[in-house]
Amino acid sequence: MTTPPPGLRERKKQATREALREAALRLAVERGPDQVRVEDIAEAAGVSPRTYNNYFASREQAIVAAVTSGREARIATAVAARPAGVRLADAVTEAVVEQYTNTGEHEQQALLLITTRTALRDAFLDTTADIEPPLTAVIAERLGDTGAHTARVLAASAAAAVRIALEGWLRPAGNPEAAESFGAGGLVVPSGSLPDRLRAALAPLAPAFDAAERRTQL
Amino acid sequence: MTTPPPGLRERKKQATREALREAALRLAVERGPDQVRVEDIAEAAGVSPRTYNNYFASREQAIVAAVTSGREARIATAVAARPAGVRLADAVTEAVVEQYTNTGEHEQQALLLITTRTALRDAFLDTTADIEPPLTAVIAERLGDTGAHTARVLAASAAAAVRIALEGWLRPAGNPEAAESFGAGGLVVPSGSLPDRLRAALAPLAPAFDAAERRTQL
DNA sequence: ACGCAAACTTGCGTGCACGCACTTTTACTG
DNA sequence: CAGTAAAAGTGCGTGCACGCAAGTTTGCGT
Repeated sequence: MTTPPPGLRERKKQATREALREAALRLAVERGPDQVRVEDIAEAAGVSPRTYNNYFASREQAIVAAVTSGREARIATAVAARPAGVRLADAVTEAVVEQYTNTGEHEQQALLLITTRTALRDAFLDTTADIEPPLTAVIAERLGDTGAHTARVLAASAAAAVRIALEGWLRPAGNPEAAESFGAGGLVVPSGSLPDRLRAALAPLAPAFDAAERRTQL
Repeated sequence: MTTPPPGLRERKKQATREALREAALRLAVERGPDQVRVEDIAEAAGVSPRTYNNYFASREQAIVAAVTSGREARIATAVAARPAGVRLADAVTEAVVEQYTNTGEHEQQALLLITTRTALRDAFLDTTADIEPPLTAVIAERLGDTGAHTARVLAASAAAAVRIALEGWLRPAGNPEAAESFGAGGLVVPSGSLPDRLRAALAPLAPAFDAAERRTQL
């Protein structure tokens, strides 16, 4: 495709980005997330605070990015890698599960941190939106040009489902927020590991994926 | 259900909320959206700036709320109002179309304003998330307790679809952003009125709604 | 009618996001 | 090997979001 050579400019940019991510995470772990100002992160990475905001739009994004960096691209690649024979719904589901189960030591620690602050939790959940564009691209590829529109909707729905799964997963056990939205029947199933939750959240969308896929094969 | 009498406290709160909304919209129309500070809105509504932020989390929300206020509730009610015989997918789609076609004079003017600033546009698009909880509730009601989980995913997906429809709809014609995400085949259909776009965006989800609905009828 | 507890408002202080104008660095061309 | 244009970094200034710790109002029980 389009990878001439990456050029010094781009490499420096990525280096700065990574420096900011790592500095943010390290400082947050060391002192606790509330004792880290943007100024500190910028200084630790050797750039000005203003430059920090050229890379990340909020204080939380850098910390969260240390966990989620590149996940969107990996999910898209994983979907594209599945043989064309398998159901699109399965390809997407498994790609998602696979990438979110990527539990490196670094990430486990960071996730623990993230659960402790709602601002971080929210920033983390917002990253699910990042998977939408690449997902749209790979889905569109399978559906053909007529399904470009559909691809967009399916990708957004999948992203929404993932968000829901994550939301439930990293909900701290302690809060009595579960019985909030329903008047009477409080028989909800609170359980499940992350892969289970992801699969369960994506399952209801499978018929939509199937229908879209079927439409292209006619 | 639960409407004892609303009480003075609550009525005052709503009054303040509405005062802020109206003040925000009026000032934005009068002077242009960039010439309105939170301080101005608060003053015009007779509260402190700090109180403004107890009601709205951003400067844009008040302006946008002047257009979207109560839409979530109306959509939910509209869905619940459809006879139990019609397809759930249709009920949701028509309820959404109905409520977004609510084109009062006030709103038309405000929408025009909103398109002129991306910050406003984004805030407006973010309000689609508000329909998710009420939609979850009415869908869950139709699906029964076993489908609570599914209801959540379907509601979120519908909200995402609506967002996509709106995004495309109020995209200013002038920007060459359309050919961005696709490498080669730039044959996209740019067209459509808002109801068309909404229906088109929700259509791919219909199979998922059908499947969920079918599952409860077994 | 009284008084208390909970809810709402407000002022203050802090850190943050970002537009703008300017300097420094990188890339490309003759 | 310039010279130049584009891009990234930076300092400054402004308005904003929000925690906190008062003050003020509303609701309710007795």
